Amino acid sequence: MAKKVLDRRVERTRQLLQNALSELILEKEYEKVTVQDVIDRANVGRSTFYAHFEDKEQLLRSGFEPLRAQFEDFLSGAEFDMESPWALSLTMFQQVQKQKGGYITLTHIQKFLYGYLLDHLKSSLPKRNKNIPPELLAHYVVSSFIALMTWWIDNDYPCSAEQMNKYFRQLVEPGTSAIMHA
Amino acid sequence: MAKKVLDRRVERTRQLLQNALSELILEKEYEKVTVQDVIDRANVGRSTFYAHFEDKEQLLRSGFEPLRAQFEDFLSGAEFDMESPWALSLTMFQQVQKQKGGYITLTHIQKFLYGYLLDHLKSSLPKRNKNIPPELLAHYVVSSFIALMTWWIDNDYPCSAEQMNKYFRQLVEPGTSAIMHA
DNA sequence: ATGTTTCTGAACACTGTGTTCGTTTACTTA
DNA sequence: TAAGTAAACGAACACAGTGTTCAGAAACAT
Repeated sequence: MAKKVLDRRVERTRQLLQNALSELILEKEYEKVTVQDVIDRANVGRSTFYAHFEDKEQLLRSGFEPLRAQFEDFLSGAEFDMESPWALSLTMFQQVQKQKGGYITLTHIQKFLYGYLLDHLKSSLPKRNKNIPPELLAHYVVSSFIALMTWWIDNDYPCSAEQMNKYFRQLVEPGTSAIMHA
Repeated sequence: MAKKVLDRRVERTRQLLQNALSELILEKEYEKVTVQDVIDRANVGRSTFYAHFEDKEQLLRSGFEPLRAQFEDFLSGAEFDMESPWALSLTMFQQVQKQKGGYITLTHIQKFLYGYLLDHLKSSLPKRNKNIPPELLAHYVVSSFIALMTWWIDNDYPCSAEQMNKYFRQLVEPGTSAIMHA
């Protein structure tokens, strides 16, 4: 069994680094943020950074953890039916909105959410369909969802999570249900 | 008037560099391809590279030029009607398929096509709509298109351009027309 | 054949990465 | 609260990649 309580310093350092990265991502694109930038902003020694994370990417990934946990929670507490894709998307919109101002950024979502959603959707879709390849359908649905999420965050949450979910469903459901049962 | 005929050496060098980059992109992700990799593959001196292009990004952009020209051609020779989004997408699928094995890669499309398509679509869409923000609609349509294009190329063109366009239309049209005239 | 343009290749300064290690600081718990 | 442990610090280092410069060689147009 793993040690549950971390040293305060560890907690503190990791949070400083995550916050620093998230701040910097809002100021310039992720690719242009250097490890040097992050440790300067966080006021943390260079060697300390590398004691906690292999690289910038892993630091970013660690910040995605809370949202990933929410995602897993949702999945474990629900069986699949026709409504569940829209319930899942609503949950995602709401979780993102709830932590607005927290350290989850668009970069986190764009880099890590796709994989989780795709895996889930592929496994809950019929394996074969004469009208469209199921992997294409799954890819389309997830990409559309992330496209809407991207617009929403890029434009600084111009409407509610519920409204966004409505848009998502109105745009995507007609085409997908039509092509699946054509 | 600009000089029309370029020195053979210039033509040769630029093409070597474009081809080298496109080859390398197929072997590893664009971000991990270095200028060093490119000039080694192209057998071109370091200073020659920088005599032609400011950086890797500009070399990539130069490779997108032919597709961009096709795009502009299409636009100049057509007025807008209800069919034109699907005609445009069909043209794009066909152009990409035609140059399969050429030097336009998925990276080119993902990095440069979005902007062009979005500008075009936004200007040919009603400015106001009570059901959905027009910019969201445009963003969704373009993102979906690029999502399908991405799947198509990633999976090495598993079906025809015409078939892809059919999928695109079947998936996207029902939702968009429904939400616009609801 | 000549004058011009381009390519070459080596050198250089610079920025960023990731590691190492001896020292200092802060935390835990007995 | 003192002692022992764990973490943070920071300076140094090797390395990889960027972008520039310039003198000389090669290829080009006419």
